[in-house]
Amino acid sequence: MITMANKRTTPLEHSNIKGHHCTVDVRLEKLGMVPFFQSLSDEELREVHKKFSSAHYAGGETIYFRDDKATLLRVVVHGSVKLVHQTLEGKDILLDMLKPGEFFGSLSALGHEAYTETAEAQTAACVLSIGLRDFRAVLNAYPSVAMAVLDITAGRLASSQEKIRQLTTLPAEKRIAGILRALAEKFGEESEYGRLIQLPLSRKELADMAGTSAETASRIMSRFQQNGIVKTGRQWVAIADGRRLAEAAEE
Amino acid sequence: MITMANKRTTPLEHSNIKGHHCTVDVRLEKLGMVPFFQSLSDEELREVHKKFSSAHYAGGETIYFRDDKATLLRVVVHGSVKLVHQTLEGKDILLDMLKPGEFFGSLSALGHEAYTETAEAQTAACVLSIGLRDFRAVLNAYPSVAMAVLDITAGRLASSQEKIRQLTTLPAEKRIAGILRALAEKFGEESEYGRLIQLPLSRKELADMAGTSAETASRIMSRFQQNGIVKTGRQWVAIADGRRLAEAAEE
DNA sequence: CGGTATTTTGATTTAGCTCAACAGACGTGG
DNA sequence: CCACGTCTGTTGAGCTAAATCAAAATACCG
Repeated sequence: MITMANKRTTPLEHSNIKGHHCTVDVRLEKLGMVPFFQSLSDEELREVHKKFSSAHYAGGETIYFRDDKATLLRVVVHGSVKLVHQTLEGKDILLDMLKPGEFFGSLSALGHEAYTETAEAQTAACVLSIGLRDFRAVLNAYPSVAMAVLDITAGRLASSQEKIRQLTTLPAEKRIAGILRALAEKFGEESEYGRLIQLPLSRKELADMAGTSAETASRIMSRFQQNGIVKTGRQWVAIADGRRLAEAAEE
Repeated sequence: MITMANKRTTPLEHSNIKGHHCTVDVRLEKLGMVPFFQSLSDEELREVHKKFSSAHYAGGETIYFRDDKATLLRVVVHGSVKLVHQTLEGKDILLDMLKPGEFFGSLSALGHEAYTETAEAQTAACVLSIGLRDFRAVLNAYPSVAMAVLDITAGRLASSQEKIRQLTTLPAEKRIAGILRALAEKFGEESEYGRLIQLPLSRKELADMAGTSAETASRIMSRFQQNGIVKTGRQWVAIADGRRLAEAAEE
Protein backbone atom coordinates (compact mmCIF):
# COMPACT_ATOMS: atom_id res chain seq x y z
CA MET A 1 0.00 0.00 0.00
CA ILE A 2 1.52 3.22 -1.17
CA THR A 3 0.70 6.38 0.76
CA MET A 4 1.55 10.01 0.31
CA ALA A 5 0.97 13.04 2.51
CA ASN A 6 0.37 15.58 -0.23
CA LYS A 7 -2.40 14.68 -2.62
CA ARG A 8 -0.78 16.23 -5.65
CA THR A 9 2.72 14.90 -5.26
CA THR A 10 3.33 11.98 -7.54
CA PRO A 11 2.45 8.73 -5.80
CA LEU A 12 4.59 6.68 -8.19
CA GLU A 13 7.38 4.57 -6.84
CA HIS A 14 10.52 5.67 -8.55
CA SER A 15 12.54 2.54 -8.77
CA ASN A 16 15.96 4.08 -8.90
CA ILE A 17 17.51 1.05 -10.36
CA LYS A 18 21.16 1.36 -11.22
CA GLY A 19 23.22 -0.58 -13.69
CA HIS A 20 24.47 -2.90 -11.01
CA HIS A 21 20.98 -4.26 -10.49
CA CYS A 22 21.24 -6.09 -13.79
CA THR A 23 23.29 -8.87 -12.30
CA VAL A 24 23.63 -12.23 -13.96
CA ASP A 25 21.39 -13.73 -11.31
CA VAL A 26 18.62 -11.24 -11.88
CA ARG A 27 18.94 -11.63 -15.61
CA LEU A 28 18.76 -15.40 -15.47
CA GLU A 29 15.84 -15.31 -13.14
CA LYS A 30 13.94 -12.87 -15.35
CA LEU A 31 14.75 -14.77 -18.49
CA GLY A 32 13.14 -17.81 -16.97
CA MET A 33 10.01 -15.75 -16.36
CA VAL A 34 9.72 -14.78 -19.99
CA PRO A 35 6.65 -16.59 -21.27
CA PHE A 36 8.33 -18.27 -24.19
CA PHE A 37 11.24 -19.58 -22.19
CA GLN A 38 9.17 -21.14 -19.49
CA SER A 39 9.18 -24.49 -21.19
CA LEU A 40 12.98 -24.70 -20.97
CA SER A 41 14.88 -26.55 -18.27
CA ASP A 42 17.36 -24.68 -16.07
CA GLU A 43 20.13 -26.24 -18.06
CA GLU A 44 18.72 -25.13 -21.40
CA LEU A 45 17.94 -21.71 -20.02
CA ARG A 46 21.51 -21.22 -18.89
CA GLU A 47 22.65 -22.21 -22.38
CA VAL A 48 20.29 -19.76 -24.06
CA HIS A 49 21.22 -17.04 -21.62
CA LYS A 50 24.81 -17.08 -22.83
CA LYS A 51 23.63 -15.71 -26.17
CA PHE A 52 22.13 -12.63 -24.57
CA SER A 53 23.85 -9.47 -23.58
CA SER A 54 22.32 -6.85 -21.33
CA ALA A 55 22.04 -3.10 -21.39
CA HIS A 56 20.68 -0.45 -19.08
CA TYR A 57 18.77 2.65 -20.12
CA ALA A 58 17.74 5.76 -18.25
CA GLY A 59 14.10 6.78 -18.36
CA GLY A 60 13.41 8.64 -21.59
CA GLU A 61 16.43 7.21 -23.34
CA THR A 62 15.92 5.84 -26.86
CA ILE A 63 16.80 2.18 -27.36
CA TYR A 64 16.59 2.23 -31.13
CA PHE A 65 15.08 4.39 -33.81
CA ARG A 66 12.64 3.54 -36.52
CA ASP A 67 14.47 2.61 -39.74
CA ASP A 68 17.60 1.60 -37.87
CA LYS A 69 18.87 -1.67 -39.27
CA ALA A 70 17.08 -4.39 -37.34
CA THR A 71 19.52 -6.89 -35.93
CA LEU A 72 18.47 -7.58 -32.37
CA LEU A 73 15.56 -9.03 -30.51
CA ARG A 74 15.22 -7.65 -27.00
CA VAL A 75 13.54 -8.60 -23.79
CA VAL A 76 12.52 -6.24 -21.02
CA VAL A 77 14.00 -7.40 -17.73
CA HIS A 78 13.23 -4.41 -15.54
CA GLY A 79 11.30 -1.19 -16.02
CA SER A 80 9.03 -0.40 -18.91
CA VAL A 81 9.62 0.29 -22.57
CA LYS A 82 7.34 2.03 -25.01
CA LEU A 83 7.08 1.50 -28.74
CA VAL A 84 6.31 4.62 -30.73
CA HIS A 85 5.60 5.46 -34.33
CA GLN A 86 6.83 8.96 -34.98
CA THR A 87 5.29 10.75 -37.93
CA LEU A 88 6.71 13.61 -39.92
CA GLU A 89 4.39 16.22 -38.46
CA GLY A 90 5.50 15.36 -34.94
CA LYS A 91 2.33 13.42 -34.26
CA ASP A 92 3.26 10.28 -32.34
CA ILE A 93 1.45 6.99 -32.16
CA LEU A 94 2.07 5.02 -29.00
CA LEU A 95 1.81 1.42 -30.14
CA ASP A 96 2.54 -0.44 -26.96
CA MET A 97 3.96 -0.25 -23.48
CA LEU A 98 5.94 -3.28 -22.41
CA LYS A 99 6.69 -4.66 -19.00
CA PRO A 100 9.30 -7.15 -17.84
CA GLY A 101 9.05 -10.46 -19.67
CA GLU A 102 7.86 -8.99 -22.96
CA PHE A 103 9.97 -8.95 -26.09
CA PHE A 104 10.34 -6.35 -28.81
CA GLY A 105 12.58 -5.42 -31.70
CA SER A 106 12.95 -7.48 -34.79
CA LEU A 107 11.51 -10.91 -35.29
CA SER A 108 10.86 -11.71 -38.89
CA ALA A 109 13.83 -9.98 -40.38
CA LEU A 110 16.09 -12.66 -41.74
CA GLY A 111 18.72 -10.02 -42.03
CA HIS A 112 18.62 -6.62 -43.53
CA GLU A 113 15.29 -5.20 -42.59
CA ALA A 114 14.67 -2.14 -40.46
CA TYR A 115 12.75 -1.53 -37.25
CA THR A 116 9.24 -0.32 -37.97
CA GLU A 117 8.99 1.68 -34.75
CA THR A 118 11.09 3.52 -32.22
CA ALA A 119 11.70 2.00 -28.79
CA GLU A 120 12.22 4.18 -25.75
CA ALA A 121 12.80 3.37 -22.11
CA GLN A 122 9.81 4.80 -20.29
CA THR A 123 11.32 4.33 -16.87
CA ALA A 124 14.86 3.30 -16.09
CA ALA A 125 15.09 -0.11 -17.70
CA CYS A 126 17.23 -3.19 -18.01
CA VAL A 127 17.02 -4.91 -21.37
CA LEU A 128 18.52 -8.13 -22.70
CA SER A 129 19.28 -8.54 -26.36
CA ILE A 130 20.13 -11.38 -28.68
CA GLY A 131 21.27 -11.35 -32.27
CA LEU A 132 18.63 -12.39 -34.74
CA ARG A 133 20.73 -15.22 -36.10
CA ASP A 134 21.20 -16.63 -32.63
CA PHE A 135 17.54 -16.24 -31.86
CA ARG A 136 16.53 -18.12 -34.99
CA ALA A 137 18.89 -20.87 -33.88
CA VAL A 138 17.13 -21.01 -30.51
CA LEU A 139 13.77 -21.24 -32.24
CA ASN A 140 15.04 -24.11 -34.36
CA ALA A 141 16.52 -25.90 -31.41
CA TYR A 142 13.45 -25.56 -29.20
CA PRO A 143 10.19 -25.85 -31.15
CA SER A 144 8.20 -25.14 -28.00
CA VAL A 145 9.81 -21.70 -27.84
CA ALA A 146 9.01 -21.06 -31.50
CA MET A 147 5.43 -22.04 -30.82
CA ALA A 148 5.18 -19.68 -27.87
CA VAL A 149 6.65 -16.81 -29.85
CA LEU A 150 4.14 -17.48 -32.61
CA ASP A 151 1.29 -17.49 -30.10
CA ILE A 152 2.37 -14.18 -28.63
CA THR A 153 2.79 -12.58 -32.03
CA ALA A 154 -0.63 -13.82 -33.15
CA GLY A 155 -2.06 -12.40 -29.93
CA ARG A 156 -0.48 -9.04 -30.62
CA LEU A 157 -1.93 -9.08 -34.11
CA ALA A 158 -5.38 -9.67 -32.63
CA SER A 159 -4.93 -6.76 -30.19
CA SER A 160 -3.77 -4.53 -32.98
CA GLN A 161 -6.86 -5.32 -35.01
CA GLU A 162 -9.02 -4.74 -31.99
CA LYS A 163 -7.44 -1.32 -31.69
CA ILE A 164 -8.33 -0.57 -35.30
CA ARG A 165 -11.90 -1.46 -34.48
CA GLN A 166 -11.93 0.90 -31.52
CA LEU A 167 -10.38 3.72 -33.50
CA THR A 168 -12.99 3.55 -36.21
CA THR A 169 -16.08 2.85 -34.13
CA LEU A 170 -15.68 4.38 -30.68
CA PRO A 171 -15.59 8.04 -29.62
CA ALA A 172 -12.47 9.32 -27.89
CA GLU A 173 -13.94 9.02 -24.41
CA LYS A 174 -14.62 5.31 -24.69
CA ARG A 175 -11.23 4.69 -26.24
CA ILE A 176 -9.51 6.45 -23.35
CA ALA A 177 -11.62 4.53 -20.86
CA GLY A 178 -10.65 1.26 -22.53
CA ILE A 179 -6.99 2.19 -22.50
CA LEU A 180 -7.08 3.11 -18.81
CA ARG A 181 -8.65 -0.24 -18.07
CA ALA A 182 -5.97 -2.09 -19.98
CA LEU A 183 -3.17 -0.12 -18.35
CA ALA A 184 -4.60 -0.64 -14.88
CA GLU A 185 -4.82 -4.34 -15.61
CA LYS A 186 -1.23 -4.50 -16.76
CA PHE A 187 0.57 -1.94 -14.60
CA GLY A 188 -1.85 -1.34 -11.76
CA GLU A 189 -1.10 -1.64 -8.05
CA GLU A 190 -3.42 -0.91 -5.18
CA SER A 191 -2.88 2.43 -3.47
CA GLU A 192 -4.78 4.89 -1.37
CA TYR A 193 -6.13 6.43 -4.56
CA GLY A 194 -7.43 3.20 -5.96
CA ARG A 195 -5.65 1.09 -8.55
CA LEU A 196 -2.61 3.18 -9.40
CA ILE A 197 -0.96 2.81 -12.79
CA GLN A 198 2.71 2.40 -11.98
CA LEU A 199 4.06 4.43 -14.87
CA PRO A 200 4.83 8.05 -15.60
CA LEU A 201 1.78 8.64 -17.79
CA SER A 202 1.20 12.04 -19.34
CA ARG A 203 -1.89 13.35 -21.12
CA LYS A 204 0.07 13.38 -24.33
CA GLU A 205 0.93 9.71 -23.95
CA LEU A 206 -2.67 8.84 -23.29
CA ALA A 207 -3.65 10.85 -26.35
CA ASP A 208 -1.04 9.11 -28.49
CA MET A 209 -2.39 5.76 -27.41
CA ALA A 210 -5.98 6.74 -28.10
CA GLY A 211 -5.29 8.48 -31.39
CA THR A 212 -6.56 11.82 -30.16
CA SER A 213 -5.08 15.17 -29.12
CA ALA A 214 -3.57 15.94 -25.73
CA GLU A 215 -6.25 18.58 -25.15
CA THR A 216 -9.05 16.13 -25.75
CA ALA A 217 -7.38 13.60 -23.47
CA SER A 218 -7.11 16.27 -20.80
CA ARG A 219 -10.77 17.23 -21.06
CA ILE A 220 -11.83 13.61 -20.84
CA MET A 221 -9.63 12.97 -17.82
CA SER A 222 -11.02 16.05 -16.10
CA ARG A 223 -14.52 14.75 -16.67
CA PHE A 224 -13.57 11.34 -15.30
CA GLN A 225 -12.05 12.93 -12.23
CA GLN A 226 -15.12 15.08 -11.65
CA ASN A 227 -17.25 11.96 -11.82
CA GLY A 228 -15.00 10.25 -9.30
CA ILE A 229 -13.95 7.58 -11.78
CA VAL A 230 -10.23 8.35 -11.61
CA LYS A 231 -7.81 10.27 -9.44
CA THR A 232 -5.05 11.85 -11.40
CA GLY A 233 -2.24 14.37 -11.30
CA ARG A 234 0.79 15.31 -13.25
CA GLN A 235 2.10 12.15 -14.87
CA TRP A 236 0.02 9.73 -12.88
CA VAL A 237 -3.41 8.13 -12.95
CA ALA A 238 -5.24 5.90 -10.53
CA ILE A 239 -8.55 4.17 -11.11
CA ALA A 240 -10.85 5.12 -8.25
CA ASP A 241 -13.95 3.34 -9.51
CA GLY A 242 -13.27 0.40 -11.80
CA ARG A 243 -16.94 -0.37 -12.13
CA ARG A 244 -17.86 3.02 -13.52
CA LEU A 245 -14.77 3.05 -15.72
CA ALA A 246 -15.89 -0.23 -17.25
CA GLU A 247 -19.28 1.33 -17.92
CA ALA A 248 -17.64 4.32 -19.56
CA ALA A 249 -15.73 1.98 -21.87
CA GLU A 250 -18.91 0.08 -22.64
CA GLU A 251 -20.05 0.08 -26.26
CA MET B 1 -6.13 -7.68 -71.95
CA ILE B 2 -9.76 -7.47 -70.94
CA THR B 3 -12.11 -5.46 -73.11
CA MET B 4 -15.77 -4.60 -72.91
CA ALA B 5 -18.12 -2.91 -75.36
CA ASN B 6 -20.20 -0.96 -72.85
CA LYS B 7 -18.23 1.25 -70.53
CA ARG B 8 -20.46 0.83 -67.53
CA THR B 9 -20.88 -2.93 -67.62
CA THR B 10 -18.61 -4.58 -65.13
CA PRO B 11 -15.28 -5.41 -66.68
CA LEU B 12 -14.50 -8.02 -64.04
CA GLU B 13 -13.80 -11.56 -65.06
CA HIS B 14 -16.29 -13.71 -63.29
CA SER B 15 -14.40 -16.86 -62.67
CA ASN B 16 -17.32 -19.25 -62.60
CA ILE B 17 -15.40 -21.87 -60.79
CA LYS B 18 -17.35 -24.94 -59.84
CA GLY B 19 -16.68 -27.42 -57.12
CA HIS B 20 -15.01 -29.80 -59.54
CA HIS B 21 -12.21 -27.32 -60.11
CA CYS B 22 -10.89 -28.09 -56.65
CA THR B 23 -9.31 -31.31 -57.80
CA VAL B 24 -6.56 -32.98 -55.85
CA ASP B 25 -4.05 -31.89 -58.46
CA VAL B 26 -5.04 -28.27 -58.23
CA ARG B 27 -5.02 -28.42 -54.46
CA LEU B 28 -1.59 -29.98 -54.32
CA GLU B 29 -0.21 -27.51 -56.79
CA LYS B 30 -1.63 -24.56 -54.86
CA LEU B 31 -0.48 -25.89 -51.53
CA GLY B 32 3.04 -25.96 -52.91
CA MET B 33 2.67 -22.32 -53.80
CA VAL B 34 1.75 -21.32 -50.30
CA PRO B 35 4.70 -19.32 -49.04
CA PHE B 36 5.28 -21.31 -45.90
CA PHE B 37 5.22 -24.66 -47.65
CA GLN B 38 7.71 -23.74 -50.30
CA SER B 39 10.57 -25.13 -48.34
CA LEU B 40 9.05 -28.61 -48.35
CA SER B 41 9.97 -31.34 -50.81
CA ASP B 42 7.29 -32.89 -53.03
CA GLU B 43 7.32 -35.90 -50.78
CA GLU B 44 6.78 -33.87 -47.61
CA LEU B 45 4.19 -31.74 -49.31
CA ARG B 46 2.18 -34.80 -50.30
CA GLU B 47 2.34 -35.96 -46.70
CA VAL B 48 1.16 -32.62 -45.34
CA HIS B 49 -1.55 -32.41 -47.94
CA LYS B 50 -3.22 -35.52 -46.55
CA LYS B 51 -4.07 -33.60 -43.39
CA PHE B 52 -6.05 -31.00 -45.30
CA SER B 53 -9.60 -31.19 -46.46
CA SER B 54 -11.12 -28.85 -48.99
CA ALA B 55 -14.34 -26.89 -49.23
CA HIS B 56 -15.95 -24.67 -51.82
CA TYR B 57 -17.89 -21.50 -51.12
CA ALA B 58 -20.10 -19.32 -53.28
CA GLY B 59 -19.35 -15.60 -53.45
CA GLY B 60 -20.84 -13.89 -50.40
CA GLU B 61 -21.04 -17.08 -48.39
CA THR B 62 -19.76 -16.96 -44.81
CA ILE B 63 -16.94 -19.35 -43.98
CA TYR B 64 -17.05 -18.83 -40.26
CA PHE B 65 -18.43 -16.29 -37.82
CA ARG B 66 -16.66 -14.30 -35.18
CA ASP B 67 -16.84 -16.05 -31.80
CA ASP B 68 -17.28 -19.45 -33.41
CA LYS B 69 -15.02 -21.94 -31.70
CA ALA B 70 -11.71 -21.76 -33.50
CA THR B 71 -10.52 -25.17 -34.58
CA LEU B 72 -9.25 -24.84 -38.13
CA LEU B 73 -6.54 -23.06 -40.00
CA ARG B 74 -7.45 -22.42 -43.63
CA VAL B 75 -5.68 -21.62 -46.84
CA VAL B 76 -7.19 -19.87 -49.83
CA VAL B 77 -6.67 -21.98 -52.95
CA HIS B 78 -8.86 -20.13 -55.39
CA GLY B 79 -10.89 -16.93 -55.29
CA SER B 80 -10.69 -14.31 -52.59
CA VAL B 81 -11.74 -14.23 -48.97
CA LYS B 82 -12.37 -11.21 -46.81
CA LEU B 83 -11.94 -10.91 -43.06
CA VAL B 84 -14.45 -8.64 -41.36
CA HIS B 85 -15.05 -7.35 -37.87
CA GLN B 86 -18.76 -6.79 -37.45
CA THR B 87 -19.79 -4.36 -34.75
CA LEU B 88 -23.07 -4.15 -32.92
CA GLU B 89 -24.28 -1.01 -34.71
CA GLY B 90 -23.84 -2.68 -38.10
CA LYS B 91 -20.62 -0.83 -38.79
CA ASP B 92 -18.16 -3.23 -40.38
CA ILE B 93 -14.41 -3.13 -40.39
CA LEU B 94 -12.79 -4.85 -43.33
CA LEU B 95 -9.54 -6.15 -41.93
CA ASP B 96 -8.06 -7.90 -44.92
CA MET B 97 -8.71 -9.36 -48.32
CA LEU B 98 -6.88 -12.57 -49.04
CA LYS B 99 -5.83 -14.17 -52.28
CA PRO B 100 -4.74 -17.70 -53.11
CA GLY B 101 -1.79 -18.83 -51.02
CA GLU B 102 -2.71 -16.83 -47.92
CA PHE B 103 -3.87 -18.42 -44.70
CA PHE B 104 -6.48 -17.35 -42.20
CA GLY B 105 -8.46 -18.67 -39.27
CA SER B 106 -6.95 -19.69 -36.02
CA LEU B 107 -3.26 -19.94 -35.33
CA SER B 108 -2.40 -19.47 -31.73
CA ALA B 109 -5.39 -21.17 -30.23
CA LEU B 110 -4.13 -24.31 -28.61
CA GLY B 111 -7.69 -25.39 -28.33
CA HIS B 112 -10.75 -23.66 -27.11
CA GLU B 113 -10.42 -20.12 -28.32
CA ALA B 114 -12.73 -18.35 -30.73
CA TYR B 115 -12.24 -16.63 -34.05
CA THR B 116 -11.75 -12.91 -33.61
CA GLU B 117 -13.25 -12.05 -36.98
CA THR B 118 -15.74 -13.26 -39.54
CA ALA B 119 -14.50 -14.78 -42.81
CA GLU B 120 -16.52 -14.50 -45.97
CA ALA B 121 -15.91 -15.69 -49.52
CA GLN B 122 -15.73 -12.54 -51.58
CA THR B 123 -15.83 -14.38 -54.87
CA ALA B 124 -16.49 -18.06 -55.40
CA ALA B 125 -13.64 -19.67 -53.50
CA CYS B 126 -11.91 -22.93 -52.83
CA VAL B 127 -10.44 -23.25 -49.37
CA LEU B 128 -8.33 -25.93 -47.71
CA SER B 129 -8.48 -26.48 -44.00
CA ILE B 130 -6.45 -28.33 -41.42
CA GLY B 131 -7.17 -29.04 -37.78
CA LEU B 132 -5.16 -26.96 -35.37
CA ARG B 133 -3.68 -29.99 -33.69
CA ASP B 134 -2.47 -31.34 -37.01
CA PHE B 135 -1.09 -27.97 -37.98
CA ARG B 136 0.88 -27.67 -34.78
CA ALA B 137 2.29 -31.10 -35.54
CA VAL B 138 3.39 -29.89 -38.97
CA LEU B 139 5.05 -26.86 -37.39
CA ASN B 140 6.89 -29.09 -34.98
CA ALA B 141 7.97 -31.48 -37.70
CA TYR B 142 9.17 -28.78 -40.09
CA PRO B 143 10.82 -25.86 -38.28
CA SER B 144 11.26 -24.03 -41.57
CA VAL B 145 7.48 -23.93 -41.93
CA ALA B 146 7.09 -22.63 -38.38
CA MET B 147 9.64 -19.94 -39.15
CA ALA B 148 7.81 -18.90 -42.30
CA VAL B 149 4.49 -18.74 -40.48
CA LEU B 150 6.07 -16.58 -37.81
CA ASP B 151 7.51 -14.26 -40.45
CA ILE B 152 4.16 -13.86 -42.13
CA THR B 153 2.38 -13.22 -38.85
CA ALA B 154 4.97 -10.65 -37.81
CA GLY B 155 4.54 -9.00 -41.19
CA ARG B 156 0.79 -8.83 -40.71
CA LEU B 157 1.31 -7.28 -37.30
CA ALA B 158 3.47 -4.61 -38.90
CA SER B 159 0.80 -3.89 -41.54
CA SER B 160 -1.84 -3.69 -38.90
CA GLN B 161 0.18 -1.14 -36.96
CA GLU B 162 0.80 0.79 -40.14
CA LYS B 163 -2.95 0.91 -40.64
CA ILE B 164 -3.37 2.35 -37.15
CA ARG B 165 -0.92 5.05 -38.08
CA GLN B 166 -2.84 5.90 -41.22
CA LEU B 167 -6.16 5.97 -39.40
CA THR B 168 -4.93 8.43 -36.82
CA THR B 169 -2.80 10.69 -38.99
CA LEU B 170 -4.17 10.74 -42.54
CA PRO B 171 -7.41 12.24 -43.87
CA ALA B 172 -9.91 9.92 -45.54
CA GLU B 173 -8.80 10.80 -49.05
CA LYS B 174 -5.21 9.74 -48.50
CA ARG B 175 -6.29 6.58 -46.75
CA ILE B 176 -8.50 5.61 -49.68
CA ALA B 177 -5.72 6.41 -52.12
CA GLY B 178 -3.35 4.19 -50.15
CA ILE B 179 -5.84 1.36 -50.06
CA LEU B 180 -6.44 1.56 -53.80
CA ARG B 181 -2.72 1.37 -54.37
CA ALA B 182 -2.40 -1.69 -52.18
CA LEU B 183 -5.35 -3.41 -53.81
CA ALA B 184 -4.09 -2.66 -57.29
CA GLU B 185 -0.73 -4.09 -56.29
CA LYS B 186 -2.27 -7.25 -54.95
CA PHE B 187 -5.27 -7.87 -57.21
CA GLY B 188 -4.57 -5.68 -60.23
CA GLU B 189 -4.50 -6.79 -63.85
CA GLU B 190 -3.95 -4.65 -66.90
CA SER B 191 -7.10 -3.77 -68.82
CA GLU B 192 -8.35 -1.15 -71.20
CA TYR B 193 -9.24 1.02 -68.20
CA GLY B 194 -5.83 0.82 -66.62
CA ARG B 195 -4.86 -1.48 -63.80
CA LEU B 196 -8.14 -3.17 -62.96
CA ILE B 197 -8.71 -4.51 -59.47
CA GLN B 198 -9.99 -8.03 -60.04
CA LEU B 199 -12.55 -8.06 -57.25
CA PRO B 200 -16.14 -7.04 -56.75
CA LEU B 201 -15.36 -3.88 -54.79
CA SER B 202 -18.19 -1.69 -53.55
CA ARG B 203 -18.04 1.79 -52.06
CA LYS B 204 -19.09 0.32 -48.75
CA GLU B 205 -16.22 -2.14 -48.79
CA LEU B 206 -13.75 0.61 -49.57
CA ALA B 207 -15.24 2.65 -46.75
CA ASP B 208 -14.98 -0.29 -44.34
CA MET B 209 -11.34 -0.69 -45.22
CA ALA B 210 -10.59 3.01 -44.80
CA GLY B 211 -12.62 3.45 -41.62
CA THR B 212 -14.94 5.98 -43.17
CA SER B 213 -18.54 6.13 -44.41
CA ALA B 214 -19.77 4.85 -47.76
CA GLU B 215 -20.85 8.38 -48.70
CA THR B 216 -17.42 9.80 -48.04
CA ALA B 217 -15.84 6.97 -50.03
CA SER B 218 -18.20 7.73 -52.89
CA ARG B 219 -17.38 11.43 -52.90
CA ILE B 220 -13.68 10.71 -52.88
CA MET B 221 -13.98 8.20 -55.72
CA SER B 222 -15.98 10.70 -57.75
CA ARG B 223 -13.25 13.26 -57.26
CA PHE B 224 -10.59 10.75 -58.31
CA GLN B 225 -12.57 9.87 -61.40
CA GLN B 226 -13.02 13.53 -62.31
CA ASN B 227 -9.29 14.02 -62.03
CA GLY B 228 -8.71 11.02 -64.27
CA ILE B 229 -6.93 9.09 -61.53
CA VAL B 230 -9.32 6.12 -61.56
CA LYS B 231 -12.03 4.67 -63.72
CA THR B 232 -14.80 3.09 -61.75
CA GLY B 233 -18.33 1.77 -61.88
CA ARG B 234 -20.65 -0.31 -59.82
CA GLN B 235 -18.50 -2.79 -57.93
CA TRP B 236 -15.30 -2.22 -59.85
CA VAL B 237 -12.33 0.10 -59.84
CA ALA B 238 -9.40 0.49 -62.17
CA ILE B 239 -6.37 2.70 -61.65
CA ALA B 240 -6.01 4.93 -64.69
CA ASP B 241 -3.07 6.97 -63.44
CA GLY B 242 -0.89 5.22 -60.91
CA ARG B 243 1.48 8.15 -60.71
CA ARG B 244 -1.17 10.63 -59.64
CA LEU B 245 -2.72 8.09 -57.27
CA ALA B 246 0.63 7.72 -55.57
CA GLU B 247 0.78 11.48 -55.20
CA ALA B 248 -2.70 11.52 -53.71
CA ALA B 249 -1.60 8.96 -51.13
CA GLU B 250 1.51 10.97 -50.37
CA GLU B 251 1.88 12.24 -46.83
C1' DC C 1 -39.90 -3.57 -67.78
C1' DG C 2 -40.40 -3.40 -62.93
C1' DG C 3 -37.79 -4.24 -58.64
C1' DT C 4 -33.75 -4.08 -55.98
C1' DA C 5 -29.16 -2.81 -54.66
C1' DT C 6 -25.65 0.52 -55.32
C1' DT C 7 -24.07 4.95 -55.93
C1' DT C 8 -24.33 9.83 -56.12
C1' DT C 9 -25.31 14.23 -54.40
C1' DG C 10 -27.04 17.74 -51.22
C1' DA C 11 -27.98 19.72 -46.61
C1' DT C 12 -27.16 19.71 -41.86
C1' DT C 13 -24.82 18.55 -37.68
C1' DT C 14 -21.07 17.51 -34.71
C1' DA C 15 -16.93 15.46 -32.48
C1' DG C 16 -12.80 16.65 -31.98
C1' DC C 17 -8.76 19.46 -33.78
C1' DT C 18 -6.21 23.63 -33.52
C1' DC C 19 -4.82 27.83 -31.65
C1' DA C 20 -4.24 30.42 -27.61
C1' DA C 21 -3.75 31.76 -23.02
C1' DC C 22 -3.27 30.53 -18.44
C1' DA C 23 -2.41 27.89 -14.16
C1' DG C 24 -0.15 24.40 -11.33
C1' DA C 25 3.62 21.48 -10.39
C1' DC C 26 8.45 20.47 -10.40
C1' DG C 27 13.40 21.27 -10.14
C1' DT C 28 17.21 23.98 -9.70
C1' DG C 29 20.39 27.17 -8.30
C1' DG C 30 21.13 30.89 -5.49
C1' DC D 1 14.12 27.44 1.49
C1' DC D 2 12.59 30.54 -1.78
C1' DA D 3 12.42 32.56 -6.59
C1' DC D 4 12.41 31.55 -11.17
C1' DG D 5 12.10 29.03 -15.39
C1' DT D 6 10.29 25.10 -17.51
C1' DC D 7 7.37 21.54 -18.24
C1' DT D 8 2.56 19.58 -17.97
C1' DG D 9 -2.03 20.13 -17.67
C1' DT D 10 -6.46 22.95 -18.00
C1' DT D 11 -9.76 25.60 -20.24
C1' DG D 12 -11.94 28.45 -23.83
C1' DA D 13 -13.28 29.70 -28.61
C1' DG D 14 -13.59 28.93 -33.22
C1' DC D 15 -13.10 25.86 -37.26
C1' DT D 16 -13.25 21.86 -40.15
C1' DA D 17 -13.40 17.13 -41.85
C1' DA D 18 -16.39 13.92 -42.02
C1' DA D 19 -20.72 11.67 -40.09
C1' DT D 20 -25.50 11.48 -40.64
C1' DC D 21 -29.84 12.13 -42.76
C1' DA D 22 -32.39 12.31 -46.95
C1' DA D 23 -33.52 11.88 -51.75
C1' DA D 24 -32.66 11.07 -56.36
C1' DA D 25 -30.32 8.66 -60.01
C1' DT D 26 -28.16 4.83 -62.01
C1' DA D 27 -26.96 -0.05 -62.86
C1' DC D 28 -28.10 -4.74 -62.72
C1' DC D 29 -31.33 -8.85 -62.71
C1' DG D 30 -34.72 -11.62 -63.88
